[in-house]
This record gives sequence, structure tokens and C-alpha cells, in this order.
Amino acid sequence: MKLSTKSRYASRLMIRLAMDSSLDPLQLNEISRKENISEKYLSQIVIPLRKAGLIESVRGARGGYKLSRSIKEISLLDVVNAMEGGVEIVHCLKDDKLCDRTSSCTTYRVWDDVTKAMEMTLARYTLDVLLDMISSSDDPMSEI
Amino acid sequence: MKLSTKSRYASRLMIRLAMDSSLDPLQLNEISRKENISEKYLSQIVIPLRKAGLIESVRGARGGYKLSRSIKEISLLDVVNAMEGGVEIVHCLKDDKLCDRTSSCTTYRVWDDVTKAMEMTLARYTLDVLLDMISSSDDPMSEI
DNA sequence: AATAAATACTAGTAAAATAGTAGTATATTG
DNA sequence: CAATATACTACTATTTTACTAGTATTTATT
Repeated sequence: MKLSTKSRYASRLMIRLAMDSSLDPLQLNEISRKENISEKYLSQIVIPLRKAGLIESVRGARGGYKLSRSIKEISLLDVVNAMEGGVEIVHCLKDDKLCDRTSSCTTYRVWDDVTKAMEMTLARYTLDVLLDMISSSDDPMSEI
Repeated sequence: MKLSTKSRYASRLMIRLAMDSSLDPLQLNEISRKENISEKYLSQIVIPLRKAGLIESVRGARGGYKLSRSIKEISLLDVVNAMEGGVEIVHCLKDDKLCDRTSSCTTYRVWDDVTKAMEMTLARYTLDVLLDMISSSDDPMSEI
């Protein structure tokens, strides 16, 4: 039950975008350097984020990416949802046609409950909360 | 971020053991029939459960399995922990030597929080709670 | 003692998911 | 027009998942 690197890298990328106060878009090449993640891989990660409407891209020279909403309005639930297509821990939560036991399934209710707990927790971590966590950290040079 | 079939099947197997009030051990062949899971596969699933001390086996003819603790003392957290070796959603939560960013990592704290939320939720579902859910269900013939 | 019924153990394997890489096309700036 | 960036498409090695198969061992029953 591991989170994919895509979700984790996407989270770090989003925090980098949130940290960038400049009006110009931030380029993948810079995020790649700071986060030590292949630029090519980042360029894949960025696609679902854009499709989910979390970020906007600017093409061409001096292009890059920026958040499309305020840092208060983007949570890690949004990010993980975008990357994984939902955080459901079993397929039948997403598509109940996958299993005809659903309506009478006891464990189904448990997995649903667990999924909701994850969602609630992730939703609490909006980008502004994460920035607060970083700025209140002991080490001012801390990584994200 | 899906739960493995092993964990899900193990949960259903454990509920079957919990439902069995007889003093004799329950055999895989019966669980296999009732749950529509290959007996051979169940025989693999049973191994981590036994190693985790959740069930006991009786070998030989008329052998089988039974819970080694009371239904109040076994939760789905125990089951998932046994099957997956922990519910951590990132490896670094289990072994912090895996990443040198750990001490200064903001997202680390999020993943830790999410993992704890999952653990708390799973721990609430002890086998006796699950049995209550089944018996209070509308359909007396409901599957688990 | 022999047989049947069960678990225990070891190994293998097909399919899917993961974690990337590579290359070309397209858009924009200067 | 050249340089710089994203956009898109395709491929691939590795790992994980979800099994299956076969043999060995233990125990109850006859």
C-alpha cells in the first residue's frame, strides 16, 4: 500500500510552485535541480496536474508552470487524486460494478472508511499549511 | 494505492474464523468454498497470519485453523500489518535510512499522518465489531 | 499399519503496475 | 531565425501482484 513516486514527486513539485512568489512561471529544469528529480520524469508528472486544473503551463521560451488556484485552495488530496485517479484502497469503491458482493459486503464498508480517513487527512494539508510547516521548521535551509 | 488481494482475502478469512463458534478448527477447503477463493491461494495467505500469531493451525486429518486470540483482540490493522508488513504508505516511514531527507522532510510528516489515520481506522474494526456489523445487517444471508 | 485428509514448504510464472528514458513536435521569446 | 521551454508519443527494465503446482509432513481414522 505504497504511494507512487509520481504522487510524492508531484507533491514536492507543487510545494516548489507554492514557494515561488514570482509572477513568472517556474521551469521544470529548476525544480528538477532543486528536488533532484529527472526533468523528463517531471514533464510526465506535470500532465495529470494540469489536466486536473491544479497548475497552468506557459509554453515556449521563459515558459514554465504556475499554480492555477490559491495555495489555500489546493491540498495534497487534490494532488494525489490527480496523480492516482483517486485514493480508494480498493477498486470496488470507485466502480461498484467490479464486484457483485458490494451491496452486502462488510469489508467494503471498512475499506470505504479507511479511504475517507486518508482523504480527510490529505485534505487538511493545503499548500499554505505546508508552507507554514516549512517556515516554522527549526532549520531554515530545510528541504521539502 | 490499492490494498492487495492478500490483505482483503486474509480479512475475509479471519472473519470466517471469527464466525465459526465450533471448537474444532476450520478448514481452508470450507473457507475456499464459502469465499470463492482458491484453496491453494488461501494456504499461502494463512502463513503470515500464523507467523503474526493471529491464528493457530492444527495439522493432519480434521485439522485446520482457529483464532489464537479473542475476537475483541484482533483487528483488521493486525491483519493488514501481518499481510503487508506494515501499512506505511512510504518506505521511509519504516526505515529512515532509506532517505537522508527524512529529518528535514515536510511531506514525510504528511505521509506519517496519513499512515496513522489509516492505522487508527483499521484498529477500530476488531473482529467482534465486524461480526456485529454482519448480524445487524438487513439481509441475514449477507456475504462478508 | 495403511490410508486419507489436512497443513507446510518451495518453486515457478503470467500479467500488471511502476518508474522511468528517449525522441520528436510545437509554441514562444528575443 | 535561433534558443528555450512545454507537449506528446512510444518504448522498456524492474518490481510487484496474483496466482498455480508439486512435494513433504503430520495426524485421525479404519
